[in-house]
Amino acid sequence: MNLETLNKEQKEAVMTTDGALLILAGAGSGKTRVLTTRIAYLIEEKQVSPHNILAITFTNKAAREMKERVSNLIGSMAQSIQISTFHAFGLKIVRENYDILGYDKNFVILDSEDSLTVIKRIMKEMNLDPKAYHPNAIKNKISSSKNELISPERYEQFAAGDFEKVVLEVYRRYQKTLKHNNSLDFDDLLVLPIELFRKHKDVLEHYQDHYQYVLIDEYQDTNEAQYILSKMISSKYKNICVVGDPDQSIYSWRGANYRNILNFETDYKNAKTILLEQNYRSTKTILDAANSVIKNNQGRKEKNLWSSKGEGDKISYYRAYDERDEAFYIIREIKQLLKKGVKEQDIAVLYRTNAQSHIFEEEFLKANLPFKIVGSIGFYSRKEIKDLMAYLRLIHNPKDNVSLMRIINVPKRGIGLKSIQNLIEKADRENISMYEAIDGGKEQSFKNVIEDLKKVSENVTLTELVDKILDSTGYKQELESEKSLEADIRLENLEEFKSITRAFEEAYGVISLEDFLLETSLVSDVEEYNNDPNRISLMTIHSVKGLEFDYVFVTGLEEGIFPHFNSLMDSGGLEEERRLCYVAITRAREKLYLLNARKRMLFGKDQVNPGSRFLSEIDTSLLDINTKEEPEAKIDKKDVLHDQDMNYEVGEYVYHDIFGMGRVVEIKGDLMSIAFKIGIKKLMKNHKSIHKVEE
DNA sequence: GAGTTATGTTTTTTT
DNA sequence: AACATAACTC
Repeated sequence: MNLETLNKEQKEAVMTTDGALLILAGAGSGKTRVLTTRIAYLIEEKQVSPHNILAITFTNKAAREMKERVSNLIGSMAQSIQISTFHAFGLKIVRENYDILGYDKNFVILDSEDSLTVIKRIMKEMNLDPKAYHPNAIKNKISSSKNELISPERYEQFAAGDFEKVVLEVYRRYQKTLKHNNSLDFDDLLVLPIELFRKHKDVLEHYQDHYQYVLIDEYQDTNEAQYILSKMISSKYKNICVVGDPDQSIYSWRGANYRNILNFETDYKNAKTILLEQNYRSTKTILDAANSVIKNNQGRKEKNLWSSKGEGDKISYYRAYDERDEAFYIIREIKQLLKKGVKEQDIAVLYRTNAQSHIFEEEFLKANLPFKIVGSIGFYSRKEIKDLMAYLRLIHNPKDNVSLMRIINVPKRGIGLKSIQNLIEKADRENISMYEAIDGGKEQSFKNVIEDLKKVSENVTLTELVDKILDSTGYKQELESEKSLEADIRLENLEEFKSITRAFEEAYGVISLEDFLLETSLVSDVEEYNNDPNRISLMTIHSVKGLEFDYVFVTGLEEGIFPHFNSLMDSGGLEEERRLCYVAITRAREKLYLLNARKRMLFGKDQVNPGSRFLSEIDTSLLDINTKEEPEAKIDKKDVLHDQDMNYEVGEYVYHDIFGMGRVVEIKGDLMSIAFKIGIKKLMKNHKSIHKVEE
């Protein structure tokens, strides 16, 4: 096997196959290459059976890519390696042990939207005011408890406050409801395997013997449950290799604890650590910018990431007038790049929040630029697709009350809240599912339709079943008669859904409803089934982790957007935003563009945001600043701290700590319009202050 | 029970 | 601005 193209550290990381190994891999240091080569090395040089290897990634996309790359190295043997996300791996274990865990074989998986629905319903049942107790907050609390392996029983021991007491009771009922519906949520996919392993040592040992070599990618983003799970699986053979970069830990809100990676050496005795510090991806300029940003984080392990590439272009910074101008600028730049022969797939536009994608979508469409939105509102979370999935799930698992309630009156069957309430009560009283509780009334005809479909499902392919559902429920007909653009899009999406089921059928031969439902339950994106490569990628920074592009536009670099408002309060949050910024910058190979807007529509209102503090952390010598000469910002006198002297006059020069030097061009009551020159040079602590200057 | 209007809320990020 | 929920008619 040829390892000559690897550098010394990479080679060592590949060849250190036994024992605990920590690979601290800086951004762009060839981490995936090392991982895939290592897997190939295990199989080809160390004669490890592909069946005995478990490789865990963080996203489906990463898993797919790793599989493909290993496949390129060793061919079809790659198919036998368990390469998946933690959640998919957990699902596999649950599927193989559902009976011990006390579930029926036909369990279904709820996505977060479904979970929220369940929680809302429980809260209603408990007469809780959703304004006093935010359903989402409760859901997050329950989810993080589960990820920290805190059961309701344990939660009870420290639930002291009012809110916590509420959470406790909702948590209890939520767990009961899920079990009763024969359904699991995402978190259960981690919690249940651990429970299983704790109670059944023999089962654990079976999996330990099965997965003798364990590799975990993005280890800095593991949460407690994932940490425990990895530890359990690998504790017999102790061949665990983890890869990560503490500076790229961006999932603390999901319970990720980057101490897991910092503690690895004390945690696993005799662990070996290898540092990958040579960056093969980015130009020196880009790397300098990334380093100068991340070094502002306290208490991090200093590392010495260096690039073998040349200086490259300067980083373009553009401060746009508003979010539309920001989009225009990007479009102009992209058109020039395309003219120069750059391929669409080598360009990415990144943003902090999904909400920002709207304007890009709109303007890219108008400008005729081919793009794809990666992640975001996934295909499977569209209403019509969720409806259809609910039909499929109910057919598969009649205990699934969540799905039943979703579709019992879709399309309209004249079944209202009252009837549903009756069903809930009856089901509760007799301890049966709502579906079973249906006996007569308008609901009966719904039940008949489902019963009929259930029979049909035994004899037809999945795609035919979908057709039959859309037909016999009247779903398709309702949309067709609507004759609106929206309905047409929904119909198109349903057609698209059928092309997915067809693709599944081609790939697997005949696919059962069960396999299909579980296969798709962890995927939010349809991406993998129709990925037209010739497109510009638009995505959040979270989704871009692990990817790289020649040309990267990082947008919305404004205080409040990036770093996000919700993180401004605590230093931990801010540091995570900074790591996010580090991730964004290090995605770029050739050229980086940084953008922000002076004015941006937020919650329906215009807001003026100062430039992001992260910008000021980059040395201006790395930047090529392009800002319109006469940008105007409206400043509300009431909103700024300023000199005692309130009497500003048109034509006066002022200094704003964010926007820098400017000239007052108009005063209307408390609103002052100020034309600023370029304003990113000096960002100061006190963000909201202006004062007069002599000129 | 369904449809319309008024009111309030949301947006951080994902499996 | 877009969306969800609540309140209000028919």
